[in-house]
Amino acid sequence: MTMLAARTRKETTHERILKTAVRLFQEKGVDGVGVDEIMRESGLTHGGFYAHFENKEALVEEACIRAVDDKFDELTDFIEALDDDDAFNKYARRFLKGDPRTDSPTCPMAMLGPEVARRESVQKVYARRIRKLISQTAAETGEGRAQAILMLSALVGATVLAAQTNSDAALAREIMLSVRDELVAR
Amino acid sequence: MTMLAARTRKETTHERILKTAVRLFQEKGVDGVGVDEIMRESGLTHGGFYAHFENKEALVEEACIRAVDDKFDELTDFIEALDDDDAFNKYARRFLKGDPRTDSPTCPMAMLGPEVARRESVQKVYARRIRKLISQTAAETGEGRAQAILMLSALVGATVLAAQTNSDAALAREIMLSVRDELVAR
DNA sequence: CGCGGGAAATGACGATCGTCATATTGCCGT
DNA sequence: ACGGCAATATGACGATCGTCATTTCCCGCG
Repeated sequence: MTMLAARTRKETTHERILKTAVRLFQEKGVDGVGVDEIMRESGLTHGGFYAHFENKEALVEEACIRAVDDKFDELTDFIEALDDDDAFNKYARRFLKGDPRTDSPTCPMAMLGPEVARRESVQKVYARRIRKLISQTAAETGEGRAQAILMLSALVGATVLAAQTNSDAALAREIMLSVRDELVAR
Repeated sequence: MTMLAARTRKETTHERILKTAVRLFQEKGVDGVGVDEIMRESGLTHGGFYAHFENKEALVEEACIRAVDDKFDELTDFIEALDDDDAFNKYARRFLKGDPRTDSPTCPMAMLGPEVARRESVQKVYARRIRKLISQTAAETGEGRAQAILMLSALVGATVLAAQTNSDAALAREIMLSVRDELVAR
């Protein structure tokens, strides 16, 4: 069980670094945080990094993909637990919900958008996830595919707009609420 | 007229640097491009930069604001020239249109969103511009304010989603077209 | 209980980048 | 044409950052 235990230990640390990166990249941007800060925030020192990732770019790609997978799983788990008429309202509410602690947006499509757009290999994964989100939303709401795309676009756009108007709290809040209510009212 | 001429010349260069920065920041990200590259692309050398801006951060803030002002002016000029029933269709089409050369998105709300979100002083300007865009859209479409917010959110969100699914050209295109058509059909 | 090996820590190197002091250029009025 | 001054160029310094070679630590095994 040596090898297995070792692999488990290594994977635990790998996971810890990755989770830190997912958070910090969304907060400060990919170039706004260095390897040493990521390792320090993971309770490690900078040198050990290269035992877990080939280089920083590999971590960036893995973190972008992990972020969107987490969001997708969160929404899927959530929506499957719903079966009432108000499901989409709650879905939208969940989508727009920020980090419970910081209340900052946790939607990678919004916070990592430009970074994803500059990395073709990451784009391919995002395209698959977004395709799944579209069909899931269409199925869940009973609307057509185009309407589902509109809904997702509005949710992502509202997150982006609210994040960049955060110093005008009333406006940021109005954007979130208006989009949610208009989408539910359809 | 010495002073005036001098100021004109200096302002011309300032403007050239700023325009380069607006483009490069959207393409490569704020931290993805250095002062020297901005100056080189402006036909200058790196050292002269500090005669025009206090530091790089000052340029970043000015460029973010210029980007959103340009977009706002573009849309305002465009919408004022319209008076037919199809106005909003064209409005949405214009909003979603990329750079004629590169076909990449030119919406600063989408491409600079996270950078704006990290700078409170820039956020304040964005909040004002977005407020104006909302009332303008509401007035132009004859819809309510909440509906205008939904429309703008959807346009921004579609730009973000299309940019990050660009390697799946069919999907990116479908997102753009679906949002436009759904918004027009309302 | 010590030993081996994988994981993490240390420390350093090279490149990049923001910044600025200084030198040079080129445009203006006299 | 020339002199002065603003605008730009040159070159360098310090800090930060990604990377990696080397050393140290810690865990599970014999």
